[in-house]
Amino acid sequence: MLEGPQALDRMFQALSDQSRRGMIDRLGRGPASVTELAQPLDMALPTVMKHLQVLETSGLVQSEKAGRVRTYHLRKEALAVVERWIAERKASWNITFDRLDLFLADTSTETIDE
Amino acid sequence: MLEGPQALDRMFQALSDQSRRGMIDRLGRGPASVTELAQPLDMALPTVMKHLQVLETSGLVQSEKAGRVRTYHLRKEALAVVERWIAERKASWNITFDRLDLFLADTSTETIDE
DNA sequence: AGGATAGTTATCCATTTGGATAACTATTTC
DNA sequence: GAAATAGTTATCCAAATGGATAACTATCCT
Repeated sequence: MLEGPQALDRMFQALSDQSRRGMIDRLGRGPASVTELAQPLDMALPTVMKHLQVLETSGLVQSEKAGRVRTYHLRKEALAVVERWIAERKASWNITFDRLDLFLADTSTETIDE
Repeated sequence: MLEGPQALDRMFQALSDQSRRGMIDRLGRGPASVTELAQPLDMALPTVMKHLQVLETSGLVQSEKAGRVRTYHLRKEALAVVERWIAERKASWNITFDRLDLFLADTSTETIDE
């Protein structure tokens, strides 16, 4: 997985796009072809493919080609890298998961005007 | 916080840079001025400021200016947005936190050559 | 007041990113 | 074998990103 800072860079980068997160959610319900992944996305196919390449490079997703169909599936474990990063920070700051959730409930209505 | 997809976009984007994650770690140990944040970073000041703007726009960080010093501090709760996103996915996929950690332990030595 | 300190603004620049089209290759399918 | 299907490659383009320098403003400090 090429651990190290760049792995996190690419992982967070991959997650920073709504369309890509959408693809992740779709793949969470099972493997899918390029066309299937593209279908809800109002985007040209080559554009979809670029997103898929970003996801695959990050390690979040993997694909194999059979005949003319390339099938993508999620590498669910990959998200653990991010989870671990967050867990480490939360541990070193002194926030418990529970307190964090409580705080979140209180502040979830805050707004940054933009 | 301008919830919605774009909030996550900006959050993940903010986290996708090593220098910015370094600033977050520094701020985890307490508030700091622009110069203090810049000091370990081998980067021109204006560049550091851009990173800080990205962090502040994402909501991960906040700053106030007193005299000529602008002091940044972490908004630790902000990371909960990301945590929640991950937690939701893990819940809908059927991975338990424990299994995920175990899997991670097994696969942490994998490498993508690059 | 004058110098040092802390940050800010304005540009500039190369690279990356997210999008598109056009044209092409490989498989099925009829 | 011809047409439809699935994906790929090659370009192109505008905007965003990550970096720099130069020049400036606003506070301290003596």
